[in-house]
Amino acid sequence: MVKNPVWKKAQELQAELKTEAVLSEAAELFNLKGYHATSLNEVAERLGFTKTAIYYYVKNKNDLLYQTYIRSLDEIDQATVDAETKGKDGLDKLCQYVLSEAFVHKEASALLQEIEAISDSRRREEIKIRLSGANRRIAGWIQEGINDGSIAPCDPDLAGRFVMGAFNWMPRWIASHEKSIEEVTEYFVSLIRKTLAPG
Amino acid sequence: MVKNPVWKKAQELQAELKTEAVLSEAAELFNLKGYHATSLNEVAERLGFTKTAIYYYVKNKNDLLYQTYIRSLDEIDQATVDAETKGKDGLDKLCQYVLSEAFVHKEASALLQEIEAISDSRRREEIKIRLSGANRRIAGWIQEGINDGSIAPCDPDLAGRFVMGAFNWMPRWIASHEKSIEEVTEYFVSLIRKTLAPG
DNA sequence: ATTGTATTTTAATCATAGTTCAATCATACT
DNA sequence: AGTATGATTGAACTATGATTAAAATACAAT
Repeated sequence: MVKNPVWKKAQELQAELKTEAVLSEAAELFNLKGYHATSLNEVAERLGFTKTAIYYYVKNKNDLLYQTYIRSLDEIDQATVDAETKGKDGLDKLCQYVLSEAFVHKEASALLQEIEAISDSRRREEIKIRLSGANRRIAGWIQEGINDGSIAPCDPDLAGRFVMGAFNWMPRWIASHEKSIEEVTEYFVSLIRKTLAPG
Repeated sequence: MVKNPVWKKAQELQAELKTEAVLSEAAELFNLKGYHATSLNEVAERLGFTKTAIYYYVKNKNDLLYQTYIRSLDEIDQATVDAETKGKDGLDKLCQYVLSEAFVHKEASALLQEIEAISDSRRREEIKIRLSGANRRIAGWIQEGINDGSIAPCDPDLAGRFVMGAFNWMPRWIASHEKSIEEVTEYFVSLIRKTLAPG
């Protein structure tokens, strides 16, 4: 029994870090090969232990998927707050957001590509709602940019999907590309600016 | 035994059409849910028969994936030829290509997203090579556009990936969107023109 | 009507990977 | 040293879905 509260905290922290590692590793593999194509064996192997150990940190594989999505959405929310505070105008907020997101991707957060694979319908809906909220916020910044003159008049929703699509597709090819995520992200942001530039 | 050559042809045509239907249905499901998430049962059900019947038209599930990819690449090649003949300058060729591709997507061709799922390494390499050829051609048109003045100076490879990424991501959200593929495609092409516009 | 080939189905088999559970190992605490 | 709890493993179990083989059906040709 662990009674010393200091030690207890250290242990819990350790456990949290490991849970975090499991989620991160799983997210990376889910992004790369998809949920169904990645086996718990692979995830465990990367972490240096065996698949049954994963069950100590997470209920089951599907729960693992859900947790990675929750983690991503939390990070997206964080990126949103960052963008909202740092960004000067609509365009700036969008670019800030993309940069945060890219950093987040690098840290292996899930791409929310396979929401239908979540077996629990309530959880599935929860994710869908949060994700559509993110899309709405992006469109909102674009609308804001149109109003403040930093972005040319356009369809905010479609323009947002265009721009984010380019980004979301990145993990599919970046691994086998010579350029780094940072370089590509930076370049993509410059293309976004041009795509949305006014007048 | 079928001896009348007219009938024989009709039968073969029928068989080809069914094979085509199997590939098309499979491609659509692979695009929507991914290779591993789609079962042969689902594919068969949509076609109105049972999963074992599929084995009459294709060797196995993995071969089915390969065939859909081959079919897509053939369509991409076709779109390339179209673009090359119809396009006046670099930018125009790229836009023509995208429009053809979009039409192709509508007809449910595979998105070449899960090349690693092809178990035969020779076939996997074959697909990879053809796909990278497609990417090179896209970059080539952009370079051509830079040279002929229809496109602003930029990194042809990255600009191409940006633009195509936006497109490739479409099938992930278009189904639950109010706008039609045609509308969105048209709008996206206008965004491409702006993204690459010179001076 | 009968035959032969094309097509499809039913039932059985096989393979993979997720899940469970009891046993083991590590280690902080007394 | 001994013990309780946390962490991990190995082996067994299970479920799903791909694959195979034999049987059944459809239908053109004679």
